[in-house]
Amino acid sequence: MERGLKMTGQRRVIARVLSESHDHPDVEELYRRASVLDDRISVATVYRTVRLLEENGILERRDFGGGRARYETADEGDHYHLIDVESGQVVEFTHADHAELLRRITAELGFELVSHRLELFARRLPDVSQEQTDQQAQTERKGRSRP
Amino acid sequence: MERGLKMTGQRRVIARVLSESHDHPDVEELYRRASVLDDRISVATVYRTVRLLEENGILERRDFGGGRARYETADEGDHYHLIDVESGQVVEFTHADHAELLRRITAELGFELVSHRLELFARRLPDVSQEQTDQQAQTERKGRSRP
DNA sequence: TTAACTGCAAATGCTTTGCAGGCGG
DNA sequence: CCGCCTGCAAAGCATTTGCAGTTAA
Repeated sequence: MERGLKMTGQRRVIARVLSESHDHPDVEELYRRASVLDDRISVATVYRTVRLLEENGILERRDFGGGRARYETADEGDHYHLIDVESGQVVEFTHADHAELLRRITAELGFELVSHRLELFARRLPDVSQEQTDQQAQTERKGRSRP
Repeated sequence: MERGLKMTGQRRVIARVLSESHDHPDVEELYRRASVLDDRISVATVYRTVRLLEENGILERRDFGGGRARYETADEGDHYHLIDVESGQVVEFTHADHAELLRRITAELGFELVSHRLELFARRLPDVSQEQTDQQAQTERKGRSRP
C-alpha cells in the first residue's frame, strides 16, 4: 500500500464497516459494528484507524454535541447537518452556494477560508403535510441519514 | 439573591473577571485571572460557576477547537467567530440575516430552529491594504477581540 | 439556623500511548 | 526480515462530583 501503510485484517474490517455506514457513528459504535465481523479488534485500533483515515482526508470528524466524535466518509459531497434536539437524529441537507457565501465573508475580513463548521439544532415541527413550497427547491433533502 | 443563589466572594470575583473579559477565555484562563484578585478560588468553583451561568443564559459556551470550552458573555449581540488557524486568534463578525436564512432552511426541512453553530477557520490573507469595497458594509467587523 | 457553597481530591468519560508480541510486504 | 500494527492496560485531559467543613441570608 502507498506510504508504507499495511492493509491488515483489522483495517480491512473497519474500512468495510465504514463503507457500509451511511449514518454518523461514533467510535464506540464503529467498534461494535466491527466486532460483529471480527471480534479480535480492540477499541484502540478503531481509534487509531479512524484518526489515520481522518488525517488522510478519507473520513471527516463531526461534533454533534454529546461529547463523542462522530465520523462520516468524506466523499459524500458537500452537505450540512441538522440535529434533532429531541431525538438526536441527524438530517443532512445541502444548501447551494452556502460555502461560497462564507468564503466571501471570510475574504471581506481579510482571510482565506480554510474550513468551516455549521450545525443546526432544531425541533421537529408538527407535520402539516402540505404541498411542497417552491422554496423547497433551494434546500434539498439528501436521501440518507439514520443515526 | 433570586432562586436561592448566594452571592459569595468567589462568585463576585468570577463575575467581575467575566465582565472585564472581552475575549473568549477558557476555564483555565478564567481561573488564572480570578486568582489574581483572590487566590482562595479553586478551579472546581470556576467550573461550577461557569456552568451555572451558562445554564442561566448569562454565559455562552464556545468550541473553537483545541479541546477546551471557551466562554463569552451572552449579552454581546449576535455575532459569529472566525478563528485564525495560524495564530488561534478569534475575530468576531456579524452577518445580517444569517440567522434568518438558517431559520428558513430549517423550516423547509420541517423543523424549528433552536440554536446553531457557525465557525469559520481561516488563514490571514497577505495584507493588500486596499480601499474598502462596498461589500464591506454587509459583513462588518465588531470592534473587539483579542484571545 | 441551614441550605447553598467551597476546596480538595478522587472519579469520570473520551481518547491517546507505551510496550511487547504479531504480521504484512 | 523489518518496520508497521495490534491488544492491553496505563496514562492524559478536561470536566464533574462526593465529602466535610464554610458561609451567606
